[in-house]
Amino acid sequence: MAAISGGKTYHHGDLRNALICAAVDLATDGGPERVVLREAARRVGVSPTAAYRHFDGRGELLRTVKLHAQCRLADSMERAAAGEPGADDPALAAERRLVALCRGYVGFAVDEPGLYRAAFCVPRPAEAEESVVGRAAATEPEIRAFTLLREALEGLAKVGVPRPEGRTAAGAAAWSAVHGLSLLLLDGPLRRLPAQRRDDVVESTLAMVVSGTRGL
Amino acid sequence: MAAISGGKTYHHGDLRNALICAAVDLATDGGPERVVLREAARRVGVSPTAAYRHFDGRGELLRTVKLHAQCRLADSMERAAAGEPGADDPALAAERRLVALCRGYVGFAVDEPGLYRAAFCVPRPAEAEESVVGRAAATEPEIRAFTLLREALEGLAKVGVPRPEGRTAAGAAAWSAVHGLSLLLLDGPLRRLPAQRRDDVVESTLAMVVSGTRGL
DNA sequence: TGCCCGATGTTGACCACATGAACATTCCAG
DNA sequence: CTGGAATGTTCATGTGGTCAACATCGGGCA
Repeated sequence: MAAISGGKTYHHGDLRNALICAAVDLATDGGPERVVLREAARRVGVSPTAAYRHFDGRGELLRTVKLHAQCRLADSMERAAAGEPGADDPALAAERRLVALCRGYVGFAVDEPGLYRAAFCVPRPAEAEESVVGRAAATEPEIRAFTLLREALEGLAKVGVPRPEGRTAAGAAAWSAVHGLSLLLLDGPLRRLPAQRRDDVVESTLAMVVSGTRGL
Repeated sequence: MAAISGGKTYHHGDLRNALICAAVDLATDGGPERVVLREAARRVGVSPTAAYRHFDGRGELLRTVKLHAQCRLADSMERAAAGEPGADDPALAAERRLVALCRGYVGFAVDEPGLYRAAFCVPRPAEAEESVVGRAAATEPEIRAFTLLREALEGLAKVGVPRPEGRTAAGAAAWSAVHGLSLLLLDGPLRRLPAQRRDDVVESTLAMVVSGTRGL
């Protein structure tokens, strides 16, 4: 139960969640590298080591933030796609959906750079392995953002556009484009692009995606 | 003059360079976050603070490594393009060159993940501004990798493929695709892809780029 | 020739973090 | 009620970045 009373008790009551929120805040303005255990604890008003009762360490806290960020990204994509008007031509509708999803993707990256970077931050050294070494590498759940793109491309496929063999590859290609574009816009050389030109670049890239995945 | 003699003297003689090499080594296996001032100094056999005689701090050391990595990336692209056979049809030749450059790009990312990540690492907080605030933001030299892609696309344009207006945008789009692909392959969900499938994805993405930038 | 200053390194110190061990406080099930 | 499991706290250690004060070297000028 969430602590309603303001009175501080020895036991926080919902520390894990509170820490996650604080960590998400940190990531939101500052990206994954600013997700610092001590700072999160400080913000929640608790000693640094308290976090270890709920997380394996900074690594796990960060991984949690990462998951959260991935969800938010997918949400943004779905929101963008939901706002898209349908079309009589199913092929056109499918194409529009794909473009809308991509726009939602890049839009999220631009609006929430910190979270976006967190969504793709790379696990620290050696902490990459979570379970037993001998076991098959834990099959991580497919990121929803990718699922959305893939399904959109399958939607196009049903209408006969891309050939089935290349569908997954087409998804990866489309994802590559929006992901790369996002990062170039955030940290890369397209960073300082004025908003006008930025939109141009985004549109060009989306055009490349729709026309370029046609033949796959 | 490089210190030939093994005898350690109080003055190193070429510390700046030695530190850069050590830092590059660190980045090479471990990425930018492992570029640690103290460790670099340790490897060179010098006290940590000695580095401050040659660099503003870790930030500048890292920035130097970043530049180095960008050069290596461009080198890889040029090497790949150089190995490409010409073609009678100039349009075909131009297209081949573009694809070769892209292959060189992704190839470098896959072969040298640490360096590749270093080439695009984002400057730390607040250290982003190097000079006076009032001055126009220092116009960074265009990254050679991008120049190569842009020129390749201009090569295609001369042959009449993309329309001139979109040329820069086309370059950005192409770059986005290879950059995103590289990162997805390195850290992202395409990380554990078997080599076979990886090549498929690369080829699909390149196909998307060449066919998708045609209309820009 | 010899000395002095500036460039280059070194020591020591401080602060922020991650993390582990040992100890304290609660809370709840039996 | 009461004792152990949960949950926090304090203390301690190790790594890294960075600064100030001090040491050393090497070359140019009197």
